[in-house]
Amino acid sequence: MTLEAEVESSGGLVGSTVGEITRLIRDQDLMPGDRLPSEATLAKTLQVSRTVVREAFRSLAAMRIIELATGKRATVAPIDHGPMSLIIEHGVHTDQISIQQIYDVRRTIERRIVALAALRRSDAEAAAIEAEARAMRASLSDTAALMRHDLAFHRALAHASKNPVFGLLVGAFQGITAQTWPIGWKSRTTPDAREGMIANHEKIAEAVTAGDPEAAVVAMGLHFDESVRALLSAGLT
Amino acid sequence: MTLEAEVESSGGLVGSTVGEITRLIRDQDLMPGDRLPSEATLAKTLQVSRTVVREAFRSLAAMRIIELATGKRATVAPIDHGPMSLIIEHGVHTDQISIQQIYDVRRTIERRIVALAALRRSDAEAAAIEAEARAMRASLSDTAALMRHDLAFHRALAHASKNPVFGLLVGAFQGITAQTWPIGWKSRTTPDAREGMIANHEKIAEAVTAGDPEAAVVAMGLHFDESVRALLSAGLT
DNA sequence: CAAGCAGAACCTGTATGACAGCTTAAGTGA
DNA sequence: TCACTTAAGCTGTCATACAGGTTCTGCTTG
Repeated sequence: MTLEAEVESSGGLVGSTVGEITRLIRDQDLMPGDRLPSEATLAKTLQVSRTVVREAFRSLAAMRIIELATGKRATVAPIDHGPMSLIIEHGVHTDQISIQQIYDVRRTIERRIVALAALRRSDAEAAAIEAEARAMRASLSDTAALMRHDLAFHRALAHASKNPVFGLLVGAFQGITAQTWPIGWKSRTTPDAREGMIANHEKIAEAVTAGDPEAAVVAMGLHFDESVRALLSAGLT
Repeated sequence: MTLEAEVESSGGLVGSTVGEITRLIRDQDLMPGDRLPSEATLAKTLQVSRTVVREAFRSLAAMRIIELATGKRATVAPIDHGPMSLIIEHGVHTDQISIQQIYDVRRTIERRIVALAALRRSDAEAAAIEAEARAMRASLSDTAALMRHDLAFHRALAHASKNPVFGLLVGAFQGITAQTWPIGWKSRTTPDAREGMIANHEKIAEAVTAGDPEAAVVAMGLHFDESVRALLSAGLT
């Protein structure tokens, strides 16, 4: 059975209504921002109660396939990493995924991202990446700000890769990363360790700005090696 | 604003109820299979109507964070790639993601997967991988079966990598892959091209069985190079 | 005639009540 | 003690109601 068929058949009326709505989006080639029929219209068309249509809408809204807003009609949504982030956080909190496994995947993905970024970045993107690295150094004493700039640094790289799927995945991992980042930071007890972590980011930024994918990949690899070491030394499995 | 806070605050009562329920899962350390309070109980506890609780449940069920079933209480769900698959399919159908971009990400991920699989596979897993490769050759004339075994081959590799996040991502991409696979197959018009595609899979399987990560990575890279070539020659952007 | 404004029509968010059908737990009887 | 029956609990769907936000229409005014 295909995935869609599974979703459609299971869950009864709501599930099949979800299928009908997604089919409607696809068949009519609706693009992000386009409006869907009203709940009442769909209820009449599909011969179900408004309750069922609403629950189907909620399901699609949870995956950010559509967007809901009071008074307005539902619209097709631009792709968003929010739901993926929640799914992964759930996997970690229920011990189905370990932080180390997350980092191995991130390392794999971000090494590719940084290579693409080095090849494709615009000057403005290079500047944005460097700016985040500088902001990190400037925030050495403000942990919260430091983390924010660290995350933004990686997002900026993903953006410069010009492949939105990488942006999606980086975003998907940032939810759980934000929850574990302080652990790694606390485990870097010496000024040297903390300085080195900042320096790693600067090296990555330099390589991207220089348009040197090999150097960028190496620097990103070292960055993750160091990060995993820090997390392990903090006792994370 | 954090991701969770965003989800909680937006969407009004339902959004905040989703937040309350996820907090409940986390605070009580509920594991997959554990039962949640009934809709009525939650409605009373959180001081909202059953309608709101139901819509919150639907939202969580859409992300497969919980599972719903008639008559039974909602349970915490094991992590599943279904929602991610739908999200990505939506991104492709609305022209926010191209197939080529998907393949670049898959290539990146699966080259790592195959390296891990070569290092970590059990004998049973190696046998399963080889079996799918053989099944592909046996299905040369049955396109549907051939595709099924191709997808299963890649799932088996992800499983052998012993990192569930890779399994999650491979699953997330298989929905859209299944929809575009026939395009690539049709573009392989000569028997040689089709034979070569099968042979690529066999080479990957051999390297994994031999425990040779370098050879496995190279073979997987060639497989994706060839696949992307096939898709491009079919006119896919 | 154009621009802005007011009101009507439409739409969503939430609540309540009802009932069918399924599941679980309690209790009963052998 | 165990199997069975029954009652209680739970979910799925429907209908209805209404508050409050949005959109469109048409009118008023400059």
